[in-house]
Amino acid sequence: MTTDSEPGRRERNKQLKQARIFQAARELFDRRGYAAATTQEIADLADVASGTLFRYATTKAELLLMVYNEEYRAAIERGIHAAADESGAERRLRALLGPLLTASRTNSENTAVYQREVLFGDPDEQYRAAGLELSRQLQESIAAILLDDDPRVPPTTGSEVAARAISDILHLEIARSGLGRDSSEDLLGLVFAQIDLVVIGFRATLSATLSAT
Amino acid sequence: MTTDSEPGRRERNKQLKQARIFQAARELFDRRGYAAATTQEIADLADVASGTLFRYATTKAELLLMVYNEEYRAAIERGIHAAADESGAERRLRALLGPLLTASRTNSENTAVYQREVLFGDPDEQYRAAGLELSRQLQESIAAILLDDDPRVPPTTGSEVAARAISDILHLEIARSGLGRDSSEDLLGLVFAQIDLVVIGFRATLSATLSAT
DNA sequence: GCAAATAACGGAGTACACTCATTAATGAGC
DNA sequence: GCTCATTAATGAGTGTACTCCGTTATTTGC
Repeated sequence: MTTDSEPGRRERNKQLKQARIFQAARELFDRRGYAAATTQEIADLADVASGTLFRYATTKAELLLMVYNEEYRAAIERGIHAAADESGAERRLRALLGPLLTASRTNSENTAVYQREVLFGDPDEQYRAAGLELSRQLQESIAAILLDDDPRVPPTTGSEVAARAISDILHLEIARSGLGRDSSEDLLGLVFAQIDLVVIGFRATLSATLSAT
Repeated sequence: MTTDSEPGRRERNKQLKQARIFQAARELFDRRGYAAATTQEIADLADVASGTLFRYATTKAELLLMVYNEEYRAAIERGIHAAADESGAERRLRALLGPLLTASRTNSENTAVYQREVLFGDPDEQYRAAGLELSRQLQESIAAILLDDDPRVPPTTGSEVAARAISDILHLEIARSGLGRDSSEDLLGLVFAQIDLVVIGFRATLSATLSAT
């Protein structure tokens, strides 16, 4: 009886293993990149059998999502806080997305794979679902900023449409920058040039709708 | 001497094999879907050894791109023609993209894999390069429509930025619809709602730029 | 404490995309 | 037509993600 309601040895062991696997995956993906790191190596480093590894993550891709969800969750949270201190949709969006875009520039290969897997993998797998939830949250924050922007706000005026467009642009441009296409490599400029268009379009649409009633 | 400049037996045999492989890949991808079709089956149906298959397409994904590039090339061509008969950016874009979006609704799994592979695979592989070229062409057509739209046209006014945003939206929304997310399933409506925002944003930006000078 | 039930582990086994050393076919020079 | 160089075809082999089921550890009921 160390302290109160014990989780039981079994549960504790599971959590320890989970932690070891997380660390091992992070380490090897960072050091050698997603493709080069084998699940066997990760299992070895985590000191579990390969079969065990797959009880904690159903797929190699799930391991990557497990690791990077944490990075991105943190980046998005920072962005949400930063956005709260700004005003004007453009400035707030820059504050919101800045941390995420910065985080996306480290370890380009893994960034691209992350996007690929979140977008295209089985959405029922645990960590992929978590990644999608992050994306959904971000999209909501974007929609909120768009609505806030205009004081004449009648809620639900297609802000979700604009937010979705922005989210799509984000996902793909981050992926492309990770893949090393785009000679220029000015991810920030490229992304915001596109986003601003959507924002302006949203505003114009909103004005038109309002003056029509 | 059947007729003029013979291609030689070797070349003819290669083309025959290429054709058999194309057919076999098409057939099996259509019948069983990308994931379920094995390269061995395709090789068998094409009546070549598995090793030979990979001399004609370096990758299983390349086989898919090989097949579907043709579908999409045709759809885009139809779209370009249809757009020529319309006026107004919104109408022309609907005409341009309609055939592509319609084609994307058959065989959803393969559609999603196609998008995944064009976007994320090695751009130096033969058929992927061809797929990217198609996407680039479509993007150009979009940019051209945007510029044409406004008679006060000073060329190169960020129409590429808008076209790129639209292209990103297209790629992702087509992919998502192939993946069967989005309960609604109104691909056309979803896509054009987003595209129209970008178009309006582009116009507004253009007007602002023009009146500033 | 012991037995039975349940959950987690392990690691050999499987499936499948892709490779590579060997063999066969083709065409050029004579 | 024969020889030789070049190119293509072959299929057994390889690497790796993932599975499966017998074994082991933990918990529960008595």
